[in-house]
Amino acid sequence: MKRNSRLSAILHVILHMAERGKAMTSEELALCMQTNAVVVRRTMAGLREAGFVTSQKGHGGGWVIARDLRDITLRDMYDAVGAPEMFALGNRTETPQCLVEQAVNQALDGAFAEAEALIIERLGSVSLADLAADFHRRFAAHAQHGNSHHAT
Amino acid sequence: MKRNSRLSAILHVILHMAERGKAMTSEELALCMQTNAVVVRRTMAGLREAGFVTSQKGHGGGWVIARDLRDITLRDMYDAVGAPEMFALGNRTETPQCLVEQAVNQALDGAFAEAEALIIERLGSVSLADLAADFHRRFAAHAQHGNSHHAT
DNA sequence: TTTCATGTAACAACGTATGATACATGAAAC
DNA sequence: GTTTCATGTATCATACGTTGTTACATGAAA
Repeated sequence: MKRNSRLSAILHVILHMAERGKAMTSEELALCMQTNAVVVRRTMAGLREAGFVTSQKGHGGGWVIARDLRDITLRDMYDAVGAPEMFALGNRTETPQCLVEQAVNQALDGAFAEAEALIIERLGSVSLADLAADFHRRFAAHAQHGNSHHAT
Repeated sequence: MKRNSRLSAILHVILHMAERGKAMTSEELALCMQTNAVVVRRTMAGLREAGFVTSQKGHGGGWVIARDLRDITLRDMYDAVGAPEMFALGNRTETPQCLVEQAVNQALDGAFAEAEALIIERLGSVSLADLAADFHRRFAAHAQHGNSHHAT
């Protein structure tokens, strides 16, 4: 099944923006992500509406982070990209007449709901600042081994 | 995203088979599931290979459950349908060069892996007999309210 | 007024799940 | 033995969501 990678993509993008520290254009971000500028704008739209980033048209324009990274959690990002359906597995029929299927759905829904709550909770407990710190650790370790590129 | 409903479907089917108590043809099962007999055979193939059901060609043939329902868990069924990918969310790149993306992937993978383990554990703790019992409770409650059909 | 950048609609490409058709194989009934 | 019923399986059709691309409008700075 084709998996939705917007959350992954947007986290990647916003951390790059944080490293850069000044406005970045959709074109630049698209280059980071090996994708298209329009795709970047489309995905970033949610973050802009939620107030996590701002965008500016014209010369010197582009995208800027509007909040402290410590105040943005992965859950915020998940919500900002539209809180897409988390599971690839689903019920055959959502509101079945069949009592057999009702029993099946309840059993599966229970398991999935619990797991979703767990994920949401975990995403809520990690801030972008935490992720950035993790990256800096990796970068330091990487540099020690003689390799210094961290682009894309 | 289009969700994979094979686990849901196969549970529905096998509980109907348990209720019936004798061989059921793919055609009959397809009717229960409002789908096609070929789809039923395709999905049941995994269960047959795993030894949970047997199939017989010719007159009086069809599908029969080969084990005690108490000895089959929902996890067995999940594995038997090929243990399909559970999550609709995924990483943009699975083994990225970019250190930023490595940090992102690890954060997301951790959350998802934990949730997947939780689901697997829950599926393993529920047997088909449990599901059947749940259905019987529903059926009894339903019958009390004057409605007696439970088909499909 | 030109250039740069976002905003957005519309369409194409691709992958996966599911449905449908066709035909081969095997087992029971007659 | 031939007919009928049923599975086994390959192949194609359909539907749908994600992602990529093109085109054009809008707004801001040079």
